[in-house]
Amino acid sequence: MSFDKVRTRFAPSPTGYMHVGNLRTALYAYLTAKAQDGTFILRIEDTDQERYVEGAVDIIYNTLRETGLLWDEGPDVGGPVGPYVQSQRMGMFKDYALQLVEKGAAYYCFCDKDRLEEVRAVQQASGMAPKYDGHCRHLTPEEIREKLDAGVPYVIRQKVPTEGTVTFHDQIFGDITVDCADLDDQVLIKADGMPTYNFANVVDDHTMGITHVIRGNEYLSSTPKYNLLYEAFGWEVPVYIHCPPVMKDATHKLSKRNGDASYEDLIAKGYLKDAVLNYIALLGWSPKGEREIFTLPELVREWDPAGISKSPAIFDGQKLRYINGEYIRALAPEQFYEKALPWMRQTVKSETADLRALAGVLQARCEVLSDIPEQVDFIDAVPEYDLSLYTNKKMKTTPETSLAALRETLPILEALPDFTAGAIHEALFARIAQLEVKNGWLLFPLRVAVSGKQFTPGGGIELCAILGKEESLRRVRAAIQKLEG
RNA sequence: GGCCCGUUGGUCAAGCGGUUAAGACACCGGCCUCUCACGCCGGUAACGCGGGUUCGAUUCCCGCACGGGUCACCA
Repeated sequence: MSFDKVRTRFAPSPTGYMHVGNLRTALYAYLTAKAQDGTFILRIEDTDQERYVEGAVDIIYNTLRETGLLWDEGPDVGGPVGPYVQSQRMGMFKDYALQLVEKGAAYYCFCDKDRLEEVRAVQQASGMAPKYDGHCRHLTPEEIREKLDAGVPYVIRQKVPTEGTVTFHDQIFGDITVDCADLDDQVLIKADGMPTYNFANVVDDHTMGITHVIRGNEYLSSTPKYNLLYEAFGWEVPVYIHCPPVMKDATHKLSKRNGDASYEDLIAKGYLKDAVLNYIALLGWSPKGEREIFTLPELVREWDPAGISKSPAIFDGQKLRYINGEYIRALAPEQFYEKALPWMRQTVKSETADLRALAGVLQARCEVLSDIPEQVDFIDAVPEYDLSLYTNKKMKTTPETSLAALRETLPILEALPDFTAGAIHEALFARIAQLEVKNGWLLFPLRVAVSGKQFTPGGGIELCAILGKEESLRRVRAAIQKLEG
């Protein structure tokens, strides 16, 4: 099968949640394909039954779908080079391994685990790097035949040249050369006949026509062995793009063990999917210009793998918050209202409060939706507060002036037939002009009176409109009483 | 320990031999304003260390230090 378009794949193991680092790898693979009008492929690498986690495949599907990283070929949608689930591809690997044996690039190994452990122990004791000692490299065809016929368990190992070097090119790290002597004769086919990950990966990538391999740089050190395999088969080596890891701090990779690094957690915490995607795109990659806010299609247009950095990037929750805030503010009011509603409802049970208006004052004041509940916790009832809240130096208010101000305000509010923010504003500001006082002299006490707080989303006027006439008047009267002591 | 990779402000990062070393987040100050926030304006803050190469190194080379990765019949 040959293709002329760029083909990339995301090949996760269904072993649990999708953390931000995984998602980023998927994003980069997607972008690398789409930037060149190529094909993005999803392959599930589920050959490790030990670590298999129920439901993990669905998490992968859902996350990719939600974020818009739609795959062109994959387990569910099929494609020309299926199957796309590794466990369903098991038949072919041994034949490929046998081809390598014929070419002299691999060999049967009959060593048992005891012997291997022994060899390793000796090597480590003498300070050497643990490595297969090549015991079975030079078995004669007769010896091999004999053991095979006798049913001795065996594996197939890669025959790495004993001398010379291997050089491969990575788009980010450049040329990397290692001594063959440092490479182990890794197992290709296990005793149970199944391929090891390293072998399956190479064969799968080739048979699926993958042109660009995007993966974490923990694979950098096994890439020379992959290269040798490609060369032995006579296959074209793909373009390698190894991405540095996403870190939790300077010395630890991101793990969703403790913290909120998984995509699902972030969404549950009130982050917007587009914001998360935008942020992780920037984590370890920088666009050409100075713009930072991009939609997925815009990222596709901007994408250049050359912008991927070589060094690890620490996940910065503050920056994510900022970007999320940008996305929240860019939402149409109605969209924001819909997203904010469940969060407002966590603390607001009131049926009379104007939640659309509340959302209106909230939109510029929350960076993450989870900021909302505690910001609106005074809507249902005024919390206990101290009279000292009425003292504000800048507003030139004290409990005494506040009492006077509220006495001014109450009748005006009572007389208003139309209790909208605009009408309240007009009436109150007219009075402020007559009184020749600072806006805050009249308005600050009103806010405290209806909210029991000094800092609120929106001003006193807006809060009154949100609470409604009846509730506002009740609160103002209660405040007057409280101030009268 | 061997091998591989990395190292610019607190964080993300631009830079690719000559720059006043961008920009963003965070932080600080100011403006706006009935508070807070948004917005706008301004500010503090960085090339890990030591040798070379060069007229000139953040940029190239070599050491060192620190950090990471990898050394499985796991993926």
